[in-house]
Amino acid sequence: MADPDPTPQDEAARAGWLYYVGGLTQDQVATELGVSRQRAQRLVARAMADGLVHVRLEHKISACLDLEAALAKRFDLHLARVVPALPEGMDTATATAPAAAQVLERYLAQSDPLVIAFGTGRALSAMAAEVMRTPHAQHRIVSLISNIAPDGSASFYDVIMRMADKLQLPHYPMLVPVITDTVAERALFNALRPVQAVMQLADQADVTFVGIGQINDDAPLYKDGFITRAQLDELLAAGAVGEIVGGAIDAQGRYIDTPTTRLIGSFRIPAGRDKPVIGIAAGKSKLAAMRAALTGRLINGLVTDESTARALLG
Amino acid sequence: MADPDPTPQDEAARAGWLYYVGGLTQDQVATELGVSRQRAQRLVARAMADGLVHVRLEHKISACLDLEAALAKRFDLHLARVVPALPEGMDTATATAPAAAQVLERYLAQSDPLVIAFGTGRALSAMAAEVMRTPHAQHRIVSLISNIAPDGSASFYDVIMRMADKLQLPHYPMLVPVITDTVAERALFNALRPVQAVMQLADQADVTFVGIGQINDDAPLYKDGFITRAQLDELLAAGAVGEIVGGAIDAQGRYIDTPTTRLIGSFRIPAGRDKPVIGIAAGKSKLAAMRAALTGRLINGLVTDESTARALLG
DNA sequence: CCAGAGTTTGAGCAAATGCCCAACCAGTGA
DNA sequence: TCACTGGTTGGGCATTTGCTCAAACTCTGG
Repeated sequence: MADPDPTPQDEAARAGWLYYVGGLTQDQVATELGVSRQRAQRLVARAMADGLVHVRLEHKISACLDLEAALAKRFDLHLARVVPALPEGMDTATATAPAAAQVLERYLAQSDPLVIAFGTGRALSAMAAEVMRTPHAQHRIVSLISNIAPDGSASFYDVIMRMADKLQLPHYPMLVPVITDTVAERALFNALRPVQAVMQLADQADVTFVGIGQINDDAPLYKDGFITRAQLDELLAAGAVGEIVGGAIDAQGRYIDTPTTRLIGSFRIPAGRDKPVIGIAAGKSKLAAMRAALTGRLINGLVTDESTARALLG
Repeated sequence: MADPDPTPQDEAARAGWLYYVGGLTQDQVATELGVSRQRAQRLVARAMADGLVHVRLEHKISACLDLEAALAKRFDLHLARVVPALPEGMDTATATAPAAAQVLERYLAQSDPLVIAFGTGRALSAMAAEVMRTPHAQHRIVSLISNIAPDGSASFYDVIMRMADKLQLPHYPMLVPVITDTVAERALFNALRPVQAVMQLADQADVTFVGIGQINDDAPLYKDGFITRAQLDELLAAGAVGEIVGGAIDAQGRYIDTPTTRLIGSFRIPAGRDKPVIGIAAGKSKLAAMRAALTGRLINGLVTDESTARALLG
């Protein structure tokens, strides 16, 4: 019974197994593993924190189903997914994450190799955490936008790396910084061979997952230090209400063009794509941006929550 | 906020969502839903009991991985899956179920249509409960053995119906009773057109899932009233140690032939099949039967638990 | 309108859980 | 060797959860 050296994660997994699958109490888990009750509790908590444990709900609440149908019809979407709302002010990313992960997994399960493109942001990051193994085909995953700020620092949400790590797939990170200092510098990056390869791959992606950013005082682009206050103001003045993988859009979902937008180094998603482009976003603050992205047909699939769905329709 | 008529199951799902995905306490769930704490607790419990909530572990414990490799090598298996053992005497079916469901889901995700065959029993039944809906291709599912006792009553574990119901797939139940009264009666059944269709389908199944039954005083076949004490004794006397979809086998995994076995109305799985035949079983009492099935090459895939795996290898 | 069976409800309570804190332990640098 | 820092351990306690039980409620048949 005495394993020589069960790694800490192994122990956590075992504790989590006994607790969640076996339905033992933490006391029983402790006895079984020969550790104290507290340690068992910590192992179980750790299994959860490390993302070893995944919880999903099977049943679709009819109210949500109705909203999905309504969204799909209203905005002519390939796919609409609505999850029950968490109480006001709760983290919306964790709410959408399991549903988004499920959508992604459906593509991952496809047997012919796909190119799958990802944006960044909290929603995508949460999705990455929720995705489960799929030992299948050789898909390729490509990033539409880097997470490198102009000062060279990286923001947290490195979606593509987390994803590649988890799924063991060949991946193509975006090399161009989110925003460069001059147009010339950006052109320099774009001329690079590997950058062109990534852009080309992004262009032919079989399915694309993006977050949707609001452009206002809480704009992620600004909060995370990618653009300055002045640049934010410039975008606002030009009528920007939202942003998709860095591309600022107005209320009609048209890309806007200002000195700042010309410095952005991400792949620009074309309007009205045939292939699925799935937006993952929820929350009051993102409403205007989401409406814009939907009307501009920049996305043709949506994962959101109940209250956001209602607001979009009402 | 006030939905007109949320079905009871909707409410349960919503409560489960808030509790498990949202991480709220039952008190908060109660407030959110506008019900008493007790009702919230009951809804959450119900969501679990109704199988709406699915919990899975991502991490593979290295000890189990080692056992999988060893099993695959020793018995030349296509697939071996070993889950951590639950403490002595705990229900083994619930332990293997999530892993088995995951294996099945992998096949379900395949895009070209498959024929999937199922046996019966507690292990398969538990697996059925754990499977999550995969909205994909038009597979067909076929039953290898009915659950009808000679007196016309059905045992609980109606795997194929549960599965078909859950996955919305066309299904082909086995019509022949598990055991008939006379050989002539059995022949009568087998001559029926639909029966022959089912048998043929079973024969060409792309993947087969079966439980493994022990033949001893606790034999499921006997316990569930399919065979009499006299018939059990007859099988034992003929050297039976186990049974796969009703077919009694000796310690070497060869089908045995007695008056009783000639009355059995199930599909007989041939030895040494190429296509995957996955056995799902665990527990001390099943050891001899499992060893027999493995050595006789009646199965070429196995889902079991840690202690059983160790015992099989040791 | 009422009696009765079966179900649902909420109060109360015991068990289980999460978390804080002080004690302890291992490794490091003086 | 010793003091110190960072991390781990288990005791104790507040919160949360599961469960029992009696009361209330609903549905049915007289």
